Amino acid sequence: MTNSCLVAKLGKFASLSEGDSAMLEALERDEREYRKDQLIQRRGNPIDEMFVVKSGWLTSFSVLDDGRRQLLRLFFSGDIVDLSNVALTVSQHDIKALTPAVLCPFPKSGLEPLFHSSPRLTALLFSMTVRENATLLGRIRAIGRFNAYERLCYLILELGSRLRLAAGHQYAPDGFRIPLTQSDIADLLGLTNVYVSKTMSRIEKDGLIERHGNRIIICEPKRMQNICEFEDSEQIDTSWFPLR
Amino acid sequence: MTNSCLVAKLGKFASLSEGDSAMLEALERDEREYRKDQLIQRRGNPIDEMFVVKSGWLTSFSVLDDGRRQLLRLFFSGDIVDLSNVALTVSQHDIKALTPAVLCPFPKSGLEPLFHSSPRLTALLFSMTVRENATLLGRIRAIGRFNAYERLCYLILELGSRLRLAAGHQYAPDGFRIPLTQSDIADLLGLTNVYVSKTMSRIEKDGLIERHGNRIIICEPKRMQNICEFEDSEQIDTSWFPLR
DNA sequence: CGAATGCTTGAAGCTTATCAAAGCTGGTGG
DNA sequence: CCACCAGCTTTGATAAGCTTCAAGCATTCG
Repeated sequence: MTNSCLVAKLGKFASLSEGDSAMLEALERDEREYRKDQLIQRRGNPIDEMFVVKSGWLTSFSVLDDGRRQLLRLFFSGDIVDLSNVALTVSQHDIKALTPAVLCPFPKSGLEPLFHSSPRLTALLFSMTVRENATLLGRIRAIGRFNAYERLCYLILELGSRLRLAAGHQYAPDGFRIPLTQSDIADLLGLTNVYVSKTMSRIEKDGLIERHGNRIIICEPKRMQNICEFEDSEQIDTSWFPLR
Repeated sequence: MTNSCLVAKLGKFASLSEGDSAMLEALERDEREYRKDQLIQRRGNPIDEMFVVKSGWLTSFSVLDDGRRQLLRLFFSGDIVDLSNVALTVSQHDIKALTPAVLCPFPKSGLEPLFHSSPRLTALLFSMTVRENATLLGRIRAIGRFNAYERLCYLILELGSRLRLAAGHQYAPDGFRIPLTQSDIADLLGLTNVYVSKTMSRIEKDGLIERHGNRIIICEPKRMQNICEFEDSEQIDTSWFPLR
């Protein structure tokens, strides 16, 4: 049994050899702790390291000159922050901790051995990236064409799905905790905190969810899935992967 | 000199060996022609092949039950359609030709030799994917937090940038042609065709662009870049790439 | 206990959507 | 070569959804 978050996550999608696991574990050799709200990466700074998330929630976001803010993505256990940076020399956006977090920093060159000696693991990493890509397309659809009610349903289902996957496909009867303020949610979905509040109340009144603090229970997953045409696609196609 | 669109595009970002070029060329062995508006892939269908775009414009899009539509991405020369599908067994969205197009189909397994025998080329392909990802994040920011005026400026600059890259970094004094209707543009940006029309007129009246049919000339790139905080990041970081 | 932060609720205003009709343009056939 | 047609664009009027502003309430934390 490993305590590597990457192995835990990637292992859900494809079998990993001893060597593959060892390479992933190497990326998590160091640990660094961050407190809530601590800035992890600043826009415009050179990118010299990336991170594996061991615990906690992070977000990358972009702030416009006049203060408008857009949250771009959420990272948690087993995610690599920010793999998008692998192609860049300078960070495009800010990243901060939404909760206390433990990260494992590694240099960009840490990926080189992986690309060099395990085509199969590389294909897996590639597929994960492409899959995140599909998640972003879903968000574009939601922000571009959904009203506030639909967007919130979508976000709740998406987070529920990701958290269930991280927790090993279990449905949690007591729901899940979302460490986001309503302003954060607004900035994720292109809304305002005020309207998020009003719309969440409506969703709750309609019996789709229950709220207890920032813990959410999804009461009517089917109805919610219909509302925002949400489909859970958790598996990836490994059929074309190199054998090793 | 090759006539491979992939080699032409990828070669702009990193040097390619003979072998690498040959592998890319192999993906373009077959050609298939599509007429304008022809459907190339249908949502829900199994994914058995992907395509290199030789010429023409394509779009992937999602249609909701009530007819609302969101264009997700545009593909043109040298792009792989739809690399996002590599991780999936079933297509998540529809893809169609916006203009007459020539595509080179190849099976998903066509990627296997590439992953197997060229870590360097794989790293490049990975970086391209991650870079597209950054483009999507830019669109999320635009749709989530920009008003219609800003969104349109953003789209025009983004297309200008991509087309200049495809054309070898040349500024075209006579602008560029965008084979999109205003309804298409609206569906890309989360607006309506009517409002796109009104806002485009305003952008033109303000002297930022000139329009001649669907050809656009960017008159004041600097001012437009300020309006939507657009930054052109065309290069990728190859410093960590495996040597071969 | 007080201060800070976040949530809720209400009222007014603005951006964008919707509906409708007229103008334009490019392609086709006579 | 002109006339027509279909699809696209433009323009105007009205309406909806969301934002902004503002005040009160709840919860947490030192």
